Amino acid sequence: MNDLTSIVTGIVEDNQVIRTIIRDHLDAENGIDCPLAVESVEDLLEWLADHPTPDLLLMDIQLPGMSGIEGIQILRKKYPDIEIMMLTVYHDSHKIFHSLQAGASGYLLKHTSLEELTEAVRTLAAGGAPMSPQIARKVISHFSNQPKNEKPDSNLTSREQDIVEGLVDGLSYKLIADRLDISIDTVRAHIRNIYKKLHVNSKAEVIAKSMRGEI
Amino acid sequence: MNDLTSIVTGIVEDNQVIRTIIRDHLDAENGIDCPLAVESVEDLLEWLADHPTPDLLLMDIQLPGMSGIEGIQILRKKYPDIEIMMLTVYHDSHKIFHSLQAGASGYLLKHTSLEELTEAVRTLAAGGAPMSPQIARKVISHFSNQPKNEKPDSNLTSREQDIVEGLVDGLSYKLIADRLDISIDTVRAHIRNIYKKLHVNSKAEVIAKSMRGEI
DNA sequence: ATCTGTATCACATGATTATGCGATAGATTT
DNA sequence: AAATCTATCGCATAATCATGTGATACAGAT
Repeated sequence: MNDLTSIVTGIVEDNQVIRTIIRDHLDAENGIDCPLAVESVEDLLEWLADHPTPDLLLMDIQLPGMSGIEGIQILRKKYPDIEIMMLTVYHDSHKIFHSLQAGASGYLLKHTSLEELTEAVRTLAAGGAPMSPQIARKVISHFSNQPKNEKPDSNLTSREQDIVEGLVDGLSYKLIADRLDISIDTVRAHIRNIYKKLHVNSKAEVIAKSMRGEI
Repeated sequence: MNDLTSIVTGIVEDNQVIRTIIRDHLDAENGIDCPLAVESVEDLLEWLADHPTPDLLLMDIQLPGMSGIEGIQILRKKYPDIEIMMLTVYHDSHKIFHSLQAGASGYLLKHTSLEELTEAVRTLAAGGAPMSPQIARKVISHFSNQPKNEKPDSNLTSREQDIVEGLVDGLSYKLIADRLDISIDTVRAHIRNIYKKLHVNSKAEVIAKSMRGEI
């Protein structure tokens, strides 16, 4: 974020009316600036070349010239810090899936109200992923079909695996204790047992083993 | 849905206080019934055996006996029409993914307000997938295999990479110093720089990052 | 009925790690 | 020539970790 008070956004949308309405609305909003409103990815790249990089972009999929999805891929490489939110009429799984895979962090439908849009901008800036529940449902359903990765039988109990997860997430004993709502001494006790079972004697080894899929 | 006016829900949660609060709140809500509130998957299955099937279930992950995730898998087979929403303290990716893969359609954190919970129940009953934006973000980032195919772009010097190798091998500072034939204080100095460059502050995070291919 | 494993907690101590504030010296860039 | 980056080293201190030696409680297995 460019400063502590303003989220700098941009919009890429070929419909001039929609573009202007959204831009004006965001610009009027407290803590949101929208200095960028263009009708194509090409224009966007030109603009980015000699302006400060915005925090996030609203982008249509269907655009004159390069498509929004192609645009995402280019942006991810050249400006990896820009958050991208799709704002489109398409609600089919393929478009959603490709957008997210390309690197979009949010997906809204155009019938979203301006208030919800503002909310989504703030959510995205805060590290969330704005999505309507219907979109979320489609995303999730893709998930459940995915092949499940088999786990090589670990002799670890499920509680011990909770601990290992905490370690892999880089947490201290204290934070693991907080997460699991147990005392730090209990965490120690579990870790001692884990070390015995895995024949290691440091967090580092457990993490490495775990990430190699050996747990 | 059992009739046109009421969403029939159930809750599986081992903490009696939380269970009762949520159950009472939902039950008091217009258009929502919550006749089912048990503390384990085992009790749930027993209840389901001689009661009408509810529309949706709120379920904890950490439960006495069978875990919530195991519970989902069983429910999906025996009662495929029940929508399942996880309600848990865990916000780590593993738990989220396993839940969704097992067949949950929503994932909320326990700090969610009762109002939001009610809203989520309605959303789920309407075919949506309730998820907090932070959870959504994790789901989405799992989707995007963007960071994989790109160059890791390690800003680390080759000496710093030597150090990282040592860390990944589970070595202590002392052993890394021995291996590289430098003093332990030099190891410290390098590690300090590595932490700055990677924006982390523990061995554990460096190892995890490295093994994820992000270095 | 006893044993074994799991999960929980406590106290203690030495080892290791994280971090701050230095410093020197060569190589590269500007 | 000055500035920057890299690699090296030192000292100090607080936090975290590894480990030992306990204990209680419950559940399942023998």
